[in-house]
Amino acid sequence: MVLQKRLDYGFNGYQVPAMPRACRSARGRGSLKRKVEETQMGAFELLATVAGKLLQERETSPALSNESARRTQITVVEDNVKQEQRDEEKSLKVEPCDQVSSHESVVVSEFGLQGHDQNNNLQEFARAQNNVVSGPASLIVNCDLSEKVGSAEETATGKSRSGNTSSKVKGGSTDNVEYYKGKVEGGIEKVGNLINGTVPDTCSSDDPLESDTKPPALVSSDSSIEVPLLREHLTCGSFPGCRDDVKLVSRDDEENSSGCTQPSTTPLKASRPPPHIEDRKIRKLLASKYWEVAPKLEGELSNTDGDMKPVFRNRKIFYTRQRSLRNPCKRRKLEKSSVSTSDGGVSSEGISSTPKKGTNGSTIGSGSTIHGGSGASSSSVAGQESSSQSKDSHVKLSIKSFRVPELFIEIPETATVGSLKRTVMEAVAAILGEGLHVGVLYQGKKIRDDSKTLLQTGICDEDKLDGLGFALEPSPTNAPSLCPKDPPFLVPCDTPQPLARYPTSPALDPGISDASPDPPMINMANSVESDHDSVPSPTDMSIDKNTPDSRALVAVPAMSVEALAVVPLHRKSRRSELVQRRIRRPFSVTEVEALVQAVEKLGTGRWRDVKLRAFDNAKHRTYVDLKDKWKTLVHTARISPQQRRGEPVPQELLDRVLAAHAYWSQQQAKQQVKQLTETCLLLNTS
DNA sequence: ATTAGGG
DNA sequence: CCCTAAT
Repeated sequence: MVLQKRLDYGFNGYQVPAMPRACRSARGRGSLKRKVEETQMGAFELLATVAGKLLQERETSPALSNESARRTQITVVEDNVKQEQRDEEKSLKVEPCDQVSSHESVVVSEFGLQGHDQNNNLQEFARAQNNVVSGPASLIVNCDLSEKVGSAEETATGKSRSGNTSSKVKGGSTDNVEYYKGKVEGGIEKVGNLINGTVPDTCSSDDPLESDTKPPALVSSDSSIEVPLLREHLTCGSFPGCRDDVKLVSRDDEENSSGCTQPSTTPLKASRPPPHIEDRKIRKLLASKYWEVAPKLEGELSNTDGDMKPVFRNRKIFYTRQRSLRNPCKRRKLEKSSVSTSDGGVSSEGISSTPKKGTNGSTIGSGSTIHGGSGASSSSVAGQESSSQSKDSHVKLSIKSFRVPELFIEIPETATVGSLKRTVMEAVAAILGEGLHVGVLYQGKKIRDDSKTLLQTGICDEDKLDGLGFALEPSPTNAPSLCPKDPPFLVPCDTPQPLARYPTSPALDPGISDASPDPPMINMANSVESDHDSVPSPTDMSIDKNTPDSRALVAVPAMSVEALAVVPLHRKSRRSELVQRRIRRPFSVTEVEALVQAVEKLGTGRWRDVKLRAFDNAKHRTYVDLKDKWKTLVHTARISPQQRRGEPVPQELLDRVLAAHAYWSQQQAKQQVKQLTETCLLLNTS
């Protein structure tokens, strides 16, 4: 193709729905920041699972792309009808596509306004499992006053990266993020954010519904809830060693990433990269200001270990929001002119005061977006709830939303909407992927000393919480200069000062395109092993079916930027078109156990049945996967233990593998013989 | 859609 | 895990 005209879109910021996260008592230093950060990560991850995926995959391989695309989609909405849509008028929103996955770490689920009721169950379920309280709109931070500001960051970061965080975050996802695009030219229009239902907390007050909805259990502790594994009784017959009463563990994660159902809304195809993609270039800029402030509201959740009691009502709020349609708000657009400039990353100005609390639920926030008016404000707010007095003296903060830093993308006019979506997604993912960290602003000042406690900084003072704001800022630490990305994609130049981050993003890009949500999953997997099992099968089942919409993503481990950086430019082009390779998800011992059981009973060659019997709930395990796994198990069983890699499989299981394999191979042979014999007989006869 | 195998 | 051929 020849030159294509390119359209540049400047996004002032994406608003990310706040993700409520339950925080455990963190005693460490800096827990506050971290918590916030962690939460965000979760949200981001949703949006951009990609980043995480990238990280994980980058080692592995070149191909990628689809999955991520599937999971998260970006929808382009044109509000105004002008035929020539002006760029300015378009709005994009990020929405999750897949089902919910719950895994350890961070889970984000979307609450769709779309309203499939079925989702509710799922979400609730997920929440219960995760102990997350989530409101679509807000992020809640509960910290010990004694904690130091810095610790939070560390915690969050570490956790997310490692993927093991116990706490989980959920956020609304579907519509969660919406931003409107600003104009490209120097000025950038700000975008309103809205979150689907989330935002409008205003509505929150309705109690009745909410209360019903939420399960009490959720409320309780932060700690994770264990879900009973599902077991099926199998009747065995064939394989000698098999007992009928044997139970198989049923699977695990259904939600996972891989098999995603596509979002109802947008067809996958749309998201797929059109051929031209390569051409498009994206420039992302990070504006200094990141997040917008939003009024907070929500109740907080607390989950402190100690007290569970009061929480309930708050929760209800969350639920309500999900879909309550009441709010028309969902999509309003706001326009703001904000210029983004760069502040350096964080601008304090943005802080808005929140309506502080008030009574719990009622709140406010009608337009979360609202604040934005100011422009690129960095953060938003925190509301708080009473805090100090409680025994623990915890400060509860509800962060309504963060605004994503401005970014620019450039894409050919000939590009498809789907590619635009993907491009934006990638850009978002890139930003998110980079190591953002949370900056804390209080009373107009940026608090840089992470060692101070909230008490020392005054953050525990309820009356002044309004002055508390958080901002996402590029991590100074990582800023790889590389721009591995394909040339086409990034064009760094544009970026204003804020670039600091930029570097990272590029790194992401490569991966990003393909990268997708999966990564997170993977992470989990490791830890998850048990997780699989734990996944509530029964519940799941119902849930899954019912709620296609919601999906959760697991937090992605932070990626090492380095790694990203490493990723080469070259692949990108192809990958964008290629389908992303599924994330690698090693079989857990539990899964192996289930597989062995099923094969003992059903034999080899009936993978479909094996799948149904033992992995019906594990959507990411296809019969082909099971067949392949069996193949590898047989191989593993035959090699010396020293040569085995990965999570060790109990010898006992391997022995069973060999036994079953031998048995069924024999059976198969017999069958063949029999058939041949019969055939011959027939021939002879005739 | 499944199965079987090679890569 | 992916890809394919053959069912």
